[in-house]
Amino acid sequence: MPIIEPSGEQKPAKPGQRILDLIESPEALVAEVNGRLVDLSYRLQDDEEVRLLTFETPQGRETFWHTASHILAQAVKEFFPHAKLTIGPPIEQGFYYDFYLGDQTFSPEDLEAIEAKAKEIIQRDLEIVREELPKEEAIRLFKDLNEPFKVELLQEMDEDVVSVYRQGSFVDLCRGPHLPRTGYVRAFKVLSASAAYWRGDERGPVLQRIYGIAFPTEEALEEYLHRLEEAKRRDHRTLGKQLDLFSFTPEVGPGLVLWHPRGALIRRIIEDFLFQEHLKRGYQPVYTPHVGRAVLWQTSGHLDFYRENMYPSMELENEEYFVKPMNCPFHIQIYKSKLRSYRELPIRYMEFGTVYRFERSGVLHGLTRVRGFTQDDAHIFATPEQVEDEIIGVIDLALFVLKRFGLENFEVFISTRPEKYVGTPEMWDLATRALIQAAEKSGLSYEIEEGEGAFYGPKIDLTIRDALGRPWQCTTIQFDFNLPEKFNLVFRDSEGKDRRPIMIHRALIGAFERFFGLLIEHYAGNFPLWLAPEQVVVIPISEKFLTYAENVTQKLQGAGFRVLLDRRSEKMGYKIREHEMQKVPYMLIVGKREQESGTVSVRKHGVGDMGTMTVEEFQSHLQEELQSS
RNA sequence: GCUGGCGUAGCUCAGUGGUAGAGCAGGUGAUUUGUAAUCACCAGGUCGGGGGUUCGAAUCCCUCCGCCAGCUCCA
Repeated sequence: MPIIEPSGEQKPAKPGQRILDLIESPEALVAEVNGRLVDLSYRLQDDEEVRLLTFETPQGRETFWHTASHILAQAVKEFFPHAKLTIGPPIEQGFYYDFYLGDQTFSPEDLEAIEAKAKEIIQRDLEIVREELPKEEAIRLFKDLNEPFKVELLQEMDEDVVSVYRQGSFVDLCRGPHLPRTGYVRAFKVLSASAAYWRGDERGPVLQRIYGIAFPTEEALEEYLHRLEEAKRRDHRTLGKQLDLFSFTPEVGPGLVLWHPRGALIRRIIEDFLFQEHLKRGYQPVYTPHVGRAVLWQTSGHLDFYRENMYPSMELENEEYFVKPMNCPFHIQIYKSKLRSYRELPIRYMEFGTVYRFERSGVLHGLTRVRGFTQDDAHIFATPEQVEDEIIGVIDLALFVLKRFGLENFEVFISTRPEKYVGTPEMWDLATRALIQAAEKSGLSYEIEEGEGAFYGPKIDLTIRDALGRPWQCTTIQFDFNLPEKFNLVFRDSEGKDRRPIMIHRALIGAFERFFGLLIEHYAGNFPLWLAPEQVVVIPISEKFLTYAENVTQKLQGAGFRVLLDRRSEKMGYKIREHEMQKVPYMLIVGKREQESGTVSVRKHGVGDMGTMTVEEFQSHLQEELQSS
């Protein structure tokens, strides 16, 4: 029964020994014994297989951060003895701990003091001890400690025996496992504080949450903070201002985007690209209004199920109208405009449809969560037999489109039937099978989210990972068994009978606003040549070369490139700096030498001087770059 | 919506009860430039809006609006 160190070295072990006493490596944080996570202080029994886990493993990190959250809690209790403990789990990046403080909150100074105290607790290098005790005894313990939230948690547990962890005078109800000593945490930082609700319930007590991060080395913390800086540098809200892409104004209203010329141009390029690809694949463009009568939304069910997300009604000539939160009812009206034959199916209506949804003020966020946005929406009406091929087609198009933007890392989720649903189980099975089949045939690995589908149909979502590995929810393909029923959609089949078509909602990039936000951060504002609002800036060294510069500019413009001539009487270095900061892909510097030899001096953004070439050579260089992207 | 923080020139920010500031951007003029900032001058503000306290408010209090972090929500 050997123990294998993270270094690969094997150590003999006997029953009754503590894992901690057998290993030398300080990297081991926690152990997996016969598939169960245990503290390193665990005493071995017969025939147990031990795997040591380091910070490089998810379990190791979770344990590490979980212990860090206990250290945080201890620090808070030492400063604020009246603070009530609630829960403090590890999260994807770090950990948090929620405290009940009554009306009190943590000030920035409090947080600094708490962080200092936490570091002190780490210095004390306290032993962390696991203790198991009967539930009733634990309840008494936490009652004595005046920790009502812990008591509440305990009372709801089914287990007869529970565990607590002690470090110094601090004790917390916890399943564990934990690190052996507080000193294992070498780098510790309090990140932020905010409010949270007890058990996530808005009506429940308001808790104060402190977020933190911790690492086994100072270097890892530095690196993490550096990554945060990088993410901040890429923030689309900052870059949107710097690059003059879009804005919001209080006068127009929160969550309502103003696309400035440079942003609008990029959007238009994306629209054109999407439009052409959709045409190639048999989609038919349609246009529909922004408002519709109440009866439409009554029939669709939106007034019953979605009203709190809709802008309020407008009244005109005694008729109620609503601004559309979705495009589907309109596309359905077009479908219904005449009797449909099975020969026409599948019908694929596409529209860059602008919708308005009332989002609670606190959830708005830059371009990623807005109140008015334009979806690359389409609705497919198909026979049950066609459904699988249609889904495959949509996935194929989605992957093709996303790849064009350099997005190739996805997570795929298939959401299945919830408890409350419309349609028949047979329809759900057919649709869910089609989604699974299509995902498999498309070579996608996926996760099933049991019961997470909307009441009207199962769906498949793609979560995109950007260049920094952050997730974005964009693509969604969604069955709808509800609306065809509500609007009584039919097609005439080959036997002359009316049958119900299956309806599929789908959006690939989701919404232009959110996708633009994603792209800005993904590219860090350095748009590839095909998307850049200005592809080339021509910089004459002095006014003497303006005519030649105009020549060059016109030639490139004539070839279809987006070119700007910087005629200002500034020094070349000044102009270069400015256009570098505006992240223009190419600058052409022209002066005496270039004029005489009929060339341009090429400077590539982020790279620098590429030497001189003729305008024709530069053009083919651009062409090549466009082709390869 | 909730909790906390914030709101000063187009932008980034300084100013904590006593005469509203800086840098950049903008305008005008000079300069004619060789790979990331030429110089001078000028203009620019109901200090987010409203109300209050005070001899006096950017500064303190109330309220509304907006932004930020998080929670909740995300048909």
